[in-house]
Amino acid sequence: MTLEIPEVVINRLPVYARALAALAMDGETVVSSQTLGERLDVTPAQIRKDLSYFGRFGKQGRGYNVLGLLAKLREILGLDRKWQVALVGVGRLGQAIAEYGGFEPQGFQIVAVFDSDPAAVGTTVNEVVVRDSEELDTFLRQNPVDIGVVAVPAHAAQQVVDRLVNAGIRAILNYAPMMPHVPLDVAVRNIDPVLAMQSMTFYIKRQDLTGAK
Amino acid sequence: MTLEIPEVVINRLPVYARALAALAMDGETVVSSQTLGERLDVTPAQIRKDLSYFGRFGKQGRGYNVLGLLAKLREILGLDRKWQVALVGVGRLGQAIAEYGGFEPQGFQIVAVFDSDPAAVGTTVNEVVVRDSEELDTFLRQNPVDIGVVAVPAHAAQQVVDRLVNAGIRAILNYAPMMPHVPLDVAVRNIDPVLAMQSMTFYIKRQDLTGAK
DNA sequence: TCCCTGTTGTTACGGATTTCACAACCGTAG
DNA sequence: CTACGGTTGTGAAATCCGTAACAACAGGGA
Ligand SMILES: NC(=O)c1ccc[n+]([C@@H]2O[C@H](COP(=O)([O-])OP(=O)(O)OC[C@H]3O[C@@H](n4cnc5c(N)ncnc54)[C@H](O)[C@@H]3O)[C@@H](O)[C@H]2O)c1
Ligand SMILES: NC(=O)c1ccc[n+]([C@@H]2O[C@H](COP(=O)([O-])OP(=O)(O)OC[C@H]3O[C@@H](n4cnc5c(N)ncnc54)[C@H](O)[C@@H]3O)[C@@H](O)[C@H]2O)c1
Repeated sequence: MTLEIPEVVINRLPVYARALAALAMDGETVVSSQTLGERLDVTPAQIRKDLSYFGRFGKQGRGYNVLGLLAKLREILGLDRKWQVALVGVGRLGQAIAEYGGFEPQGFQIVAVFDSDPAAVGTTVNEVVVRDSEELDTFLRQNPVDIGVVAVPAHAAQQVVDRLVNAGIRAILNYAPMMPHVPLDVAVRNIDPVLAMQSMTFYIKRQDLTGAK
Repeated sequence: MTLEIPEVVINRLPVYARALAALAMDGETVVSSQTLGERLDVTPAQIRKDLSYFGRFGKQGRGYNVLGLLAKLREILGLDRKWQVALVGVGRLGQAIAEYGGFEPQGFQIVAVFDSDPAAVGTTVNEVVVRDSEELDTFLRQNPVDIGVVAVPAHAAQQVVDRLVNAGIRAILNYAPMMPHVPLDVAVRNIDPVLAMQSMTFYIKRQDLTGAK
């Protein structure tokens, strides 16, 4: 019944939601797919098509109610509630993540932090006690956590991912430079600035050859 | 002549390259698309098709020479040379980026760092002096920089991007939570953990409804 | 009331990407 | 020197996704 929704579409929804939130801040009450598209470099048709997977949210001749559509998108994405996050690895990056103020306002709460280094265990990052990663399984089985964030060295990442998955977590944000293996029903997103750069070089190398100005 | 190559293909090449480097480290000398695909969760056909855009690198019956293919990919992507990187914004995130040891070994050298805060200007991060972002244009016109990394607050990001672009930079790695506007000939990659999480919630919310064990 | 402007929701089309399937080929063993 | 298991490179088929186009409609003004 629920037509299968392409993952690319799902990935664009949060982008729309963020833009709508910004428009709302600016005091805009309605927006057309045209206007929204210009802001995001997306064609209006794309936006309308994406939204049509979920229902009819606009009004002909006027566009979309900013707050109304935002609420709908948040509902669709499940952003109308809080999500519990566990962070594994409190090295340099892990600390930066724990202290980043961008998650909380969006409903992502880091409720647990783990590390294997005895020197780190027991310390506090952003008001959360660092637990021994041996306790990961026990803790996660007793406390509801929705998303796991992996910030350990690459060689330890698969093991950490496996533990998270075994503990029942079905969404993982991975910062380690490797592609984790997970079951089909577990969502993974990789954050990898090096890969991002390495794909851009192809294009700037190319332009040099093509002989720009 | 050079058949247009899909961007998705380009984005996968660095992943292949990294896996090949890992295989080389393990002492493997040849690898089949099958084996490589298992490691990366990519179908063998996909790998072969991707590579076929650039030439014929394998041997029937054996597979690919690990070092040979790695060298080819690095050449294709332009990773066989060093790239100069400029970082704008040395707040918490900017410092973490400057100190991250993962760029240098891949040939990405942060050669300049900028910030608008007078308190930050003149200080040193990872042995590089922080310059006033007013000097951005002057500096970039005199020193060759290939890639710009944006780590400033969202409200300042478009302005920074514009400056980088005007200074001739054609590749931008953006950490600010917004979608920068750039000319067609400028490559952009956005790093945004919040968006990543916000798309995963759709799937884990869904599973809850479907009623998993 | 009727017409005009603006914008949606949707269907149909076409292009892009992935998958399939197999002929061609390599190296080895007999 | 032939046969065989293994694997590539690649067209053709299948699937996925984005774009175009337009009927339907909302609101406002004459
Ligand atoms: N994607 C990015 O933007 C980005 C940026 C920086 C670093 N990284 C990657 O993130 C990871 C961490 O980087 P870092 O600079 O913080 O490294 P780090 O060495 O400073 O920190 C790693 C932490 O993980 C802990 N750890 C190791 N094995 C563990 C295990 N099995 N269980 C729990 N904790 C464990 C260590 O004790 C340490 O505290 C690395 O893989 C690095 O490549 C990614
Ligand atoms: N993608 C991620 O993983 C991630 C993580 C953390 C933060 N962020 C984002 O990165 C950005 C920086 O985060 P932060 O925590 O470092 O913030 P911050 O406030 O600590 O640092 C921002 C820095 O940018 C400087 N700056 C401001 N305007 C500038 C301008 N016009 N030119 C040059 N420099 C300017 C400020 O002086 C400051 O030093 C924010 O947009 C934040 O949302 C992204």
